[in-house]
Amino acid sequence: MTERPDLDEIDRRILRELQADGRIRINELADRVGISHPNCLRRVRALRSSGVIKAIRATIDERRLGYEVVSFVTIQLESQHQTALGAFEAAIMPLPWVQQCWRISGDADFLLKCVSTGVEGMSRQLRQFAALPGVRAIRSFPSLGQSKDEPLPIPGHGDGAPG
Amino acid sequence: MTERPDLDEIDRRILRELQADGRIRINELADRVGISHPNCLRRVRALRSSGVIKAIRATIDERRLGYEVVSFVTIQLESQHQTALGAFEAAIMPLPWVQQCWRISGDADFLLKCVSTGVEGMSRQLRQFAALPGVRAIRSFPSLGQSKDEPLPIPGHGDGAPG
DNA sequence: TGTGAAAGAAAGTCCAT
DNA sequence: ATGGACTTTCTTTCACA
Repeated sequence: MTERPDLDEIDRRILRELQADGRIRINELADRVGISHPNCLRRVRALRSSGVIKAIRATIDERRLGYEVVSFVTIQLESQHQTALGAFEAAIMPLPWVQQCWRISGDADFLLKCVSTGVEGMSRQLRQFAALPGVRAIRSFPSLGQSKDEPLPIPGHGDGAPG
Repeated sequence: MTERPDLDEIDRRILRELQADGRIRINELADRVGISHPNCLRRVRALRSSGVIKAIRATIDERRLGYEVVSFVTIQLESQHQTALGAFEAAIMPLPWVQQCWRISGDADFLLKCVSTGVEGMSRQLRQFAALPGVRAIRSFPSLGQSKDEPLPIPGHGDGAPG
């Protein structure tokens, strides 16, 4: 929320560690990045309150919770006006099985990540999308599994230039 | 990794809390879910080592790190044989700007989430994908922002049935 | 900023149930 | 599998350099 203009190398190291293990102890973290504990604590707090760190959360195995199907869905609306886009977002907001919604450009207006307990659930969801006002086209991409999930590359050591 | 067949209501509460705040203290967590600290600690460890909790990590604001563009890319290969799919996955594995890769079915074989410092970087990435062997079709969906990002719905109180 | 100290809180261990 | 008591270890703040 607050502004935090420039991150130095220490901050970037902190971010790397926190992406690898969000529950790392402040002491351990301070040792790894090479600063004192109090300073490290201050920096972590600043990074969190400034919004550079959006959140620290557990990610859960969908299947172990009974969600057998993860699917991606692109949605194209009939109109790309703010009101139509906003109305769609408002409509999917209360649906708990829509985990993520991204506004995109290209052949569609939204990309959604959905979870369901089975294929019946998935097709029910697609019908529900189709019933929303202003929806022109729906494309569904059931996931067969995730083959890569890496933290954000953080420039500054040997992480490879981002391009 | 180890098997952990059934989660009880306490476990589900723990998962909810840990999705909301991955750095919550064991004591606080124990209070919230209504069990003792040692028991809570045991459960959290079990959930982590059994793989129900895949990870606890910080998520970082891409823009604050200089990534102005987040884009989704679908890739269709010429062949859907294991060898071709595996080769593609191996090829994108070392690319740090490919943050996620999902195997999908539908009009494409893979859905990628990519980050770059600007539109030039993005088009460079697309050219790089096009140069990979066996790539038939590429579709790019530059993101205009994320409008929803919610934790996995965990059944068991008023979270709404997942369908 | 780093250092060291010191209070307070939490984590981790063991045991009885 | 659980909660209680205990010991050890962290977190957090502060004064000082």
